[in-house]
Amino acid sequence: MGATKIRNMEEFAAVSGISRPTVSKYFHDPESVRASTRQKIEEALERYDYRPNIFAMNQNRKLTKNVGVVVPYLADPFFAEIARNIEQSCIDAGYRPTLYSSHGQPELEKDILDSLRSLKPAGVLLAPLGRASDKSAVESFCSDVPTVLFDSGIDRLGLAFVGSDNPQFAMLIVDYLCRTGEPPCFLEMRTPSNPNANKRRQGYVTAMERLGHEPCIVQMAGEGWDFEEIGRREGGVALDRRQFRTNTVLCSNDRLAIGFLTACYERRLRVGRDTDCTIRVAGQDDHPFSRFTCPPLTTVAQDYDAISRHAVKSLFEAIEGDTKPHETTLFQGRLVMRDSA
Amino acid sequence: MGATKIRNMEEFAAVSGISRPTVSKYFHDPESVRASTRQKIEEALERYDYRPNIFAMNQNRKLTKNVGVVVPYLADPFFAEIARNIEQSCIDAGYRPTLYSSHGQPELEKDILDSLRSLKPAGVLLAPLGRASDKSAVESFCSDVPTVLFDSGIDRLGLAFVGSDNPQFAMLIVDYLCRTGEPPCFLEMRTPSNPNANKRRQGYVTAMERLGHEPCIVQMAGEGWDFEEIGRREGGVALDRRQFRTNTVLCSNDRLAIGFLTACYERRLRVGRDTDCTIRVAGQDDHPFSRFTCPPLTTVAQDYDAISRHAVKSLFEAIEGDTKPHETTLFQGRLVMRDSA
DNA sequence: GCCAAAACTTATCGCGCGTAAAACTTTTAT
DNA sequence: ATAAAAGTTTTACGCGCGATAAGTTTTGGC
Repeated sequence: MGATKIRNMEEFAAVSGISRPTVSKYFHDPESVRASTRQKIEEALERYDYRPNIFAMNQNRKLTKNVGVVVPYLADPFFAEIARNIEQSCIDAGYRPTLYSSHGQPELEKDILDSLRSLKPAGVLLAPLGRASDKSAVESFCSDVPTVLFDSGIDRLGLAFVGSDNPQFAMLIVDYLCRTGEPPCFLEMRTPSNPNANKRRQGYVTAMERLGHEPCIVQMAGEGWDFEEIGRREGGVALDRRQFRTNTVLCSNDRLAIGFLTACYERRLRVGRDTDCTIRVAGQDDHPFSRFTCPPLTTVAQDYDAISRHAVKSLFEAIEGDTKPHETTLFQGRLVMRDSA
Repeated sequence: MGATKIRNMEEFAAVSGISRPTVSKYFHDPESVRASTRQKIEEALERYDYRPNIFAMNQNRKLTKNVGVVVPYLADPFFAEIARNIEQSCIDAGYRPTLYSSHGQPELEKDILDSLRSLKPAGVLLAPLGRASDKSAVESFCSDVPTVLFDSGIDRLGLAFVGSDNPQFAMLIVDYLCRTGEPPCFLEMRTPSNPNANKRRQGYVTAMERLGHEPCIVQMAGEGWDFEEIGRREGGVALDRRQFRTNTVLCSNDRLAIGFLTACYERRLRVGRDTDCTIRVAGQDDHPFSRFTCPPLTTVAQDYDAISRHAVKSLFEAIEGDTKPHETTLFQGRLVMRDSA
């Protein structure tokens, strides 16, 4: 490392023997300068650990390399996992992702979008809160900043939407459950925060009717994002009231199922497919912890990888290329058979 | 909203009838200007939704209002939860937190610290990877940027360290387990990524010896942050090899315990305190999901709230006030009795 | 070797705001 | 009432880099 500290691009240009505009060009795109020039700069870069001032850069650039990633609830490992994938894809594409969580609070989501605006991001990947989102705030944000929605879509907002084919999820597992035992009842929250829940219910109803069974939907009270606790407490209430007409319960998502399993345990109900079991429970999502419940949860896996990859791809295509019409991409679920059903 | 769009502070100062330097001062600290002036500015602020350019601000400020929050593994809800608390405390204190996860990768941790440096943060709250961290990188970062370490400390790096009194955790639950049944064996990873594990082992040994029992430590193979899977697979191996001398297993942390519970389930071992149970299992952390395992996990609760609050407090005191000597603050664990032990 | 294209240099401006000094005005204390 | 203190305005400069125009050098194809 050189003795003298480099304070700005001017000084760095001097020690590397290249003019400042060319150095600037190099940092904008290393391939845009001659090989011999590039080598000189990179040699100097090793001797003096100079890095351009990020604030000065972004002040004048029309397009920063910032990308915002917003998820509704980071304490849910599902979103943590998907955020991880997205972050990595952004870095690989040469962007600087910044992660935000709305923590289930609509006001916070609005604040995040607001502060995101002032970061002049090249684009944003947004998984909205859903029903609770301030729709007009999201709408105006989308019209200002290139935004791809994922997980849960709002109308046809943004450049694109990437998510799961939720009706297919429910239909897939209803088919399986009916094939292997009694038809399932459907357990969900009465006022789900996520619009995907509605599509899953519809998928359930469709599949049941197609198979000639009467749908049985059990709705639980409770608000917010403490799904496990709601599943445990209100699912337990439903058990006590004998609201399930069959011995099989399909939960709207894995987190509810995890709580419901606890409710079953508290009532000493054996869950599973074995003959000594009294109830079967299934979920939807393939939550990272579902593998480790007791019994391990049978569920429908979201394609985390495909969703995050495609969301990032859509965003960058829209940023770098021409504007395409709004496109919705839904990925199929994959049945994951474990012991709970 | 006014008809004309405000492009910069100059224009905003004009429409509010205040000079630009005073407006600048207002945004730096609203209390620093006269009440009548403040009112004028805030009136204008409502008519025209002007916000200072964040890049231009940070370019010249010696101290930005940015705060970096770095956790080792965000897919672990424990860290997601603590990050949430910390973020909120930072916002309340008027700072802009930015969340980063090292995703268990030392190189990524280093990259994050690197890019954090160029953000000129006022301070950083860092939960290092631990054993895997590039110690010299963390050290040089701490000497450049005001940094408070939390969760796991490295030597006496940074302004302060805030965490849990890990030996006390183990001693607390060993006491409880011995009082209510057979003395526990200790289940841990052979090469834990987190240095807290060692302190917990030591606490276990101390407590066992003090109570006149011979410690029994079972170490599992496996690397990385997939604790549940390691607990399930390698814990299962230990069960098959009958490595546990008693019917009670204390896991080094809840995530291992969650996996170990699955291993028990797979072997049809009933876990709990009842007479028909063959094994007791306990964890440490009070992981958000421990309430919902089957059986619910008996554990020692980390004081999330106190840790995050105190870490933030330490950082801001150090930033805003005088420099104090390095201070280590450890919070006590709280016994959470559930059904697993 | 010639010549045009490509790459580079030099020079200069602008971005939006922080900051400082000096002169001025308002508030507070005596 | 008067002095002192505190707050405000004016003026001016600087931060580090993006961007551009005009002039110079290098490159590569013939």
